[in-house]
Amino acid sequence: MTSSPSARDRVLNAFEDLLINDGSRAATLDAVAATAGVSKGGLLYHFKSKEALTAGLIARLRELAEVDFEQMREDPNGCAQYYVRTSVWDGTTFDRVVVAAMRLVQNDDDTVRAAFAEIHATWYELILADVGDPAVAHAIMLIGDGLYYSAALFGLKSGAVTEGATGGYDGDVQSLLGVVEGLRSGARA
Amino acid sequence: MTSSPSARDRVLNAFEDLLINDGSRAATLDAVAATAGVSKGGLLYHFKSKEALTAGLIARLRELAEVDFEQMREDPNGCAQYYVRTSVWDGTTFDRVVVAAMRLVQNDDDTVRAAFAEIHATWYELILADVGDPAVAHAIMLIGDGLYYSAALFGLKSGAVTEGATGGYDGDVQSLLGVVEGLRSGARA
DNA sequence: GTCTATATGTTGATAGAC
DNA sequence: GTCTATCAACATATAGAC
Repeated sequence: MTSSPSARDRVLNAFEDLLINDGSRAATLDAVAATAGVSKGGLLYHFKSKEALTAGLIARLRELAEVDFEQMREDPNGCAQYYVRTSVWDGTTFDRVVVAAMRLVQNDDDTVRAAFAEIHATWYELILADVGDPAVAHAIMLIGDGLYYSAALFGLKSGAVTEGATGGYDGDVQSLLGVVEGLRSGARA
Repeated sequence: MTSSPSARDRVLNAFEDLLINDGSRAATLDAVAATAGVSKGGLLYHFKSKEALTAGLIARLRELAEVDFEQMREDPNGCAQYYVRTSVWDGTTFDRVVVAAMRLVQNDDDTVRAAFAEIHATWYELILADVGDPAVAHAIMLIGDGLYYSAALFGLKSGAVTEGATGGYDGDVQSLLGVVEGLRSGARA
């Protein structure tokens, strides 16, 4: 059995929850503490400031991104397919940090922005190595980004993370993956 | 000569500026008033509350979206090309409202989200009518969205709206438009 | 490690003078 | 129409008890 999460992890999870469901404005120290089931003082023992809390989330983001890179490299269908396929909201641990961190990009210091920029750079390298052509790699990357951002901005309504809701105008993912595969094979031909 | 903007419009412009450059957290009534060159009381005469200020921005967004739809319909290169081409940050009046409003999506009430959902629905209709195939239309739409969101999240650093900066991993737009055209002609064939 | 105060600064909004 | 107070609510952070 998996051990129950430490208080520190519970705080981080609560921070994620509030960011995803209610936005950065609602993710106050008070609210995070209450959601995590600790007092504000207790929270501030683990994270000395809100900036430190953000840093904690970014650290988790970077860790899970490394895992994602590894899975992406090993995917039998190729990095391009992997990127688009995993860009639809699935409620995975990685999905959660990414969307949570995305909510912080505008407000806080540029550390969040920098982390995303680095992660995106690696994703692009992997896709480019898969498809060969820079323009096609760029297009495929943007399709994945569009999926992610649309889901983050419109799909997840407040209250609960409704699984599978990825925005209004998206059809099935399968046919979209078909388009991506067409792009890839066209580029490699 | 164009008449100088009314105080009401100056307030709205200041609101946009702060949202684009410094994020929603920095766009306080105090900051908006100072940027617009009026007092807080003066601001609150034109917009009775911050909610009303947001509503004012959304109204402007909807107006300019209608203009955009018209230009999109009339574009000789087709709606798909138009959508992707105009999705790169250019500092136009429309670019500004879109990015500014995007910053408000998470925090405030769902009116912003609803406005974006409606506008996106119309864009999708126009692109679908252009390219024929739903999956391809979806893919092209996502490419444009990816461009817009990436620019909004990473490209525009705080301090000033650096023109042409649309994120790290994007090559030239021209080759991207080539990929889009390939998708379109492939779908219509 | 976790809690209860408490201090300090911001933010949105009101009242009323000019 | 625009301004200057002024207020209540809230957010971050500290101090110190348990």
